[in-house]
This record gives sequence, C-alpha cells and structure tokens, in this order.
Amino acid sequence: MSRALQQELKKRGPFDSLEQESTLAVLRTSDLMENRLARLLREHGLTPSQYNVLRILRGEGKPMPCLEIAERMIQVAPAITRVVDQLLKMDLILKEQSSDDRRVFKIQLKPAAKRLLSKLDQPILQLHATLLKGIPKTDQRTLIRILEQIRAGIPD
Amino acid sequence: MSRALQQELKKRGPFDSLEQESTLAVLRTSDLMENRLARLLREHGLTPSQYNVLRILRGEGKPMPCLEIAERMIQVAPAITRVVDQLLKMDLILKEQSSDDRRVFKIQLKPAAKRLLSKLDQPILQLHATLLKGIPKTDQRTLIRILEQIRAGIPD
DNA sequence: GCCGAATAAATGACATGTAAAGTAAAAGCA
DNA sequence: TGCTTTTACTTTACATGTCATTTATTCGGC
Repeated sequence: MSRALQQELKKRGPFDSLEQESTLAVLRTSDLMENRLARLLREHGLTPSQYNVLRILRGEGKPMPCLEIAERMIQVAPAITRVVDQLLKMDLILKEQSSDDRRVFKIQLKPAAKRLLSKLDQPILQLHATLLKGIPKTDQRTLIRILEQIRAGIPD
Repeated sequence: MSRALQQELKKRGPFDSLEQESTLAVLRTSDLMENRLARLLREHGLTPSQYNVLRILRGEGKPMPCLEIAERMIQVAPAITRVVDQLLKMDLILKEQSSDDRRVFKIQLKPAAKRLLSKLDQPILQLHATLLKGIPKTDQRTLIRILEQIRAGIPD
C-alpha cells in the first residue's frame, strides 16, 4: 500500500507535505523489506508470523503461555491461536495445559524447531546485510535514531 | 511482526548486527504508522487498500483498467479484483467493459467517492503531521534520503 | 482464416490481521 | 458457599495478501 500512495503522489506532483513524504518513505521501504523476509522464510516452509512465534519461544528459552507470545507480537490472541495450531500440525512445538491454572496452555519448542531456527539464523542475518548493503554505518545509526524518535512520539 | 522481532532481540541481548537493527527499526516504525492510518480510515468505513484504490483513481483522473491499478499498488491482480468488488458494492465506483478490448474493465470514481476522498484529505494530512510531530525537518530529509538509498539497493 | 501464445480478470486455497462473541476456569467478595 | 467479574483462549466473520489455476479475448504467425 505504501508504494501505491507514493506512486500516486508522484503522479499528482509534489508531496502535500514533508511529513507525508517521510511517512510514505517508511511505509514503502518497510513493504520491500517485509517481502524479502517473507520470501526467504517461505523457502523454508515458514510464514513470517510462524517464524516470529518460534523465535520468541527460543528467546524465552522455556515454555510460554499463548497470551504472553501474543503480547510480544503486539497481536491479538486469535491470531496466535491459529499460528500455534499450525505449528502444532507441523510438529514444531508442544502445547500442554498448565496444572497450576488450567486456563493456560504453555507452548514450547520441539527439537525440530530449534534445528530449523539454527538453519535460518545465517540466511536471515545475511538478508539483513543485503537489505542494508551500501548504507554507511553512520547513516544506519542516524536512521535508527530518527526512527526511534518517531516511535517515541506515537502514543500507544 | 517487526515489533516482535525487535522485542525478542531485546531479550536476547544486543542486536546481532547493525543491519539487523536498522531493518527492524524500519519494520517496527512502519507497523505503528500503518496501524494509525488503518484506524483513521476505518472511522470512515474504508480499509487501507480500498482507500488506495480510490486515491489512485483520483490521481489518474480518468477511468483505469484493473491491472493498471494493481501495478500502482504493487499488488497482484486477484487482490484488486476483490477490492473493486467491494467498492462496487459500496457504490463508490463504476466498472465498465471496454469496447476496444473486451478483456479490459475500466474503473472510475463515482461522485460519492470523490466527496469521501475530499473529506479525508485533511485528516490524513493531519495524521501524517502527527506521526512526524517533533521530528526536525532536517532529520526528515535525512530519513527520506537514507530510505531512498535503501530502496534503491533492493533489487526488484 | 486458424491455432497456439499472451493478456485481463476472476476464482479458489491459504495465511494473517482485526473485531466480536463464546467458553472455561480462576479470583474476588459478600 | 455462591455469585459476579476477570482472565486465557477459542471461534467466527470479514478484509487482504500470495500463489496457482481458469476463463475470455486478443494477437501473432503460418
């Protein structure tokens, strides 16, 4: 969508405002990056959100309840329920009801998932490097700083 | 998803690389912005992609074939077909078969759509301003420049 | 002119995100 | 104890994006 907005604006002449141009630049660039990431993951049979759930679980290092995963993804619970279902079908995770609180289901990685994640680490890091290839480190630090300021200014 | 990645990395310590940090910063910021935009449009009964189709049509100023719209959105044809169907149901556009080439269906805005777009112009511009509030113009220009360089380096 | 290739759209299958409603279990409180 | 409220998760409905396939229609070459 970002690209569409931008291209349309190109047609209509200059941007309506610098702020608009900045916003669209972010959206457009992000779109491109997301596509690349999705493409890479697809080659390994994962969707971005499946990958993210696995990665969060690896980061945590121990079984996690669904809602906690959802929080880290800034997603709504229903989305997680489905992704968890798929990962279960793929036999990449375990899901067991907690004995303390039977409303809670704890999710953990199976060895196959850990192997898959390890296999992905290098390609992903490589992809990040490719996406930013040719951008000087100073520019990258500036970019990170400005984006941080932007995010800080957007209330939740 | 971007936010998830980032937060997970936070947990696991420093970023694996500056490039990764840059990438995630872009993805995360874009997510926030997209959410805001979607929220605003929803208040007016539009989804982001519906809005984009309308905006592209307004930019063009005359009837356009579906595929041309799709190209501007960098989307695949199937997505457009469905969005067009919805806009038809909402009575915001006209769709007629071209007499030159009967494979082609040309889409054009109805007056109601033009009114809706006009009504949205100010709020959207305002939103862009809010998203970038507090970011100096020099920083914005720098941001735009760096993001352009990044996009230029990502092959299609 | 006719047949195969290319093109414009539509359709179906999946995965995802969001909102809204439903279920089950735990917690709080009278 | 019993009842109401929260909480954890599921289910359903809808919009979107992707890919693969199908349907018309046009085009190109013979």
